Order: sequence, then structure tokens, then C-alpha cells
Amino acid sequence: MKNKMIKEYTRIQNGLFAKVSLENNFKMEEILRIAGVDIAYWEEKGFHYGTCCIVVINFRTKIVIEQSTSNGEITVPYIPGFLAFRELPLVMEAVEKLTMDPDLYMFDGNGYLHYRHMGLATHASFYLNKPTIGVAKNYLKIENTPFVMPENETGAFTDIRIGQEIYGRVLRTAKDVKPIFVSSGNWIDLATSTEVVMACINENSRLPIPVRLADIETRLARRNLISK
DNA sequence: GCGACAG
DNA sequence: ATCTTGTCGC
Repeated sequence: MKNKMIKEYTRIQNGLFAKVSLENNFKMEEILRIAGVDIAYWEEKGFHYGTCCIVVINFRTKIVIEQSTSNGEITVPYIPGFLAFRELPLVMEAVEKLTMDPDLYMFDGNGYLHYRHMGLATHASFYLNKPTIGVAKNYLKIENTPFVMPENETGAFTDIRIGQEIYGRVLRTAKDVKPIFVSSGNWIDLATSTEVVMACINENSRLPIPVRLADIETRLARRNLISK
């Protein structure tokens, strides 16, 4: 038996508590479709808008099999540590437009790597009821704990831990690129999260394919929504 | 007032 | 996140 991972009860919203699991509730062979989620923002006449794109790929072939978009006014401000409250409305709207049910979701943001263990990827999992992974491009410092830069080699990583608890991982997805910050969202462990992320890296980007494609689609969608 | 700050 | 040209480096 491997170490029993920590399970925590964390308050995610006024009186609402949720249990986060850092154990896989699936087998790797069952992961066939992976969704990448991202949002792009813009401002018009003092109003803030956003467009969310979800791109689903076949985990084996890495081919895009479906995508959906949602857009609308964004009324919740960005507050470090509360990103989910700002992004979830559009995310869920786009999720409902999908015809297929992805086996796993990857987010542009943190999961367990968060001072309440409740980053976007983790918070979203309770609405998706699917395993999620958090992939952030920058580090949101926790308890004044800096991260250790991993070696400059593909796959090199260092873990971000406080006390005996590992929050997330600084992962160098390729040589000579900025590392990314990977963490479990829910129902998946950090080792598996890392494995899935690395399996989604190609020579075109330091970000895993699903998130990278969602990022690209999101900008294209915005271009068409704004007459610029 | 100053610094921090996922997206 | 977004606003943006040139420019340093391979």
C-alpha cells in the first residue's frame, strides 16, 4: 500500500464545505478524452466581457474531437485566491454545450496549490464531477513560501511543500522554457497529474495541448466578438 | 503609503 | 488577464 494521501475538508464558499481527494478515482486506461479550459477577457465602454473555450482532445491521438464556447459580461472582479468565482459561470456554460463527457479537465490556474487548497481546478471539480488538474503559468505564493527552480531539463521538477504537505509541483515541461505549476484539482494524485501533463506536451508549447489549444481558441473567439 | 497579485 | 515595438539571443 502506498501512503494514504491527505484528504481535507475545506470551506469553498459561505458555509459550503467540500472534500478534496488526492487519490485517483480512475484507471489511466479510462482516460480517453481530456478537456482544456481557458478564458480571454476584454473591456468595452466600461463593461468587462469574457469568452470561455473548452477544447477536448483524444488523449491517445491528441486530436481535437470537440470544442465549445460561451461568452458574456464578467461582473466578479479578479481577486487573487478567488479566481473560481470569476471564471466558473462562463466555464459551466461552455461545459453544458459539450455533447460528450470528458474524462478529465485541465485548467489554466491552480488546483490544490492554493492557500485553501481550493484553486480554480479544484473548485470546478465539484460542479464537473470529474478529475481535474491545475496548470498555472505563474506562481501564486502561499504562506510566503518561495518555490525552488527545477533543473533545466525536460521533466525536471521540484515540489512546493509546507511542512509535510505537498501542495503542488514546479514542472519544467521542456528544456530552456519557463516551468509551469502543476497541482491536483481533485480525484487525482500529483504523480498522475504530472504524468498526464507531460504526455500532453509537444514541441510547440511548454503548456499541455488541451490548455494551449483552449488558449488559442479563446483569442480567436474574442477577435470575432469584438469588431477590432 | 507600499507591495503583492493564478487569471 | 490585457495594453504593445522593438529587440536580444539562438
